[in-house]
Amino acid sequence: MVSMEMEYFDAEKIMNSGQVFRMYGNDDGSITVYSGDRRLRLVQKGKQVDFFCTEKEFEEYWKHYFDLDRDYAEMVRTVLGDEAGIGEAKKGDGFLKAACRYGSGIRLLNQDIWEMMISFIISQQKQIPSIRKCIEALSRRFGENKGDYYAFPSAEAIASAGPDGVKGLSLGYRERYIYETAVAYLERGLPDEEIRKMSFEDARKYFCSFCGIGEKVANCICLFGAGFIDAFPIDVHIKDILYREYAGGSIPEEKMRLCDYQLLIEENFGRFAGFKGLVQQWIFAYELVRK
DNA sequence: TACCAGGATGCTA
DNA sequence: TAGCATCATGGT
Repeated sequence: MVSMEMEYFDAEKIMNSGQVFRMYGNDDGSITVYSGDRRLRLVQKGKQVDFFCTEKEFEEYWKHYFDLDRDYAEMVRTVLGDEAGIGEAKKGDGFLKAACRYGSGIRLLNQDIWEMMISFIISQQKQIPSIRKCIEALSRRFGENKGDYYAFPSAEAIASAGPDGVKGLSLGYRERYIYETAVAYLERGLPDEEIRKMSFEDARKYFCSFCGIGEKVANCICLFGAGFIDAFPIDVHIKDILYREYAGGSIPEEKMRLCDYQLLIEENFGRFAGFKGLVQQWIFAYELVRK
């Protein structure tokens, strides 16, 4: 077991932040997280966090997974400021400050990139509980049996089952995307470490070259798997927030285009270059609990 | 019943 | 290049 005292770490909020779909609360208050073919149980009481794994496994995988080497205190301070409240958030931006206070324990996870590709292909036009169910079902069918749980399926397992292999899992029109991406990943998929060394732009282009991955999904993979924490996925919730909190009613909502939302992001969050994606995650998670 | 969900694709003008 | 219809399925 590895025990740590941590500021800016809230396992429950990470679990419910919409970036991870295989993280579950247990009846005893502990939390279990699955990533690729690994599994970890952890217990958090206040700042005290116990990770139930060997020190070797923690150092090799979970420490980076939870992004523990990054200084989150500095990013929170930049937005909230000191105790006098003089932060970089625009004067009057109560929404951002409230979102930051709510989400300051959220970490941007460095998840398995292949798992992120398939998970966020599934995520399109689906609600989060439904995404979880689909990923569970996919893992049960194609994932390696690890005794009392299933690993996330490999590209080989999905591709070798053929185009009809993914039927019957409530995936709908995403079936073709998943199968074709699995086949393409076998042919030209790159190791995670190679992708993490790319520029943000190159990584986005690489992800968008797979069937079923567009700008939004590519940004999610970049942010939640590849460590590009300036990525800013724009989904329906983010559009709602941007229009309601920042557009000032200048344009009717149905006239808003993607470039209008991008402009709002630049105007209101551009000065947080270096961790814009964390700001995105704060406001997204805050919006989820307010609804 | 009608509408919506952490959207992407392919066709049309 | 931009705008639009279409794509399954489950949940509210």
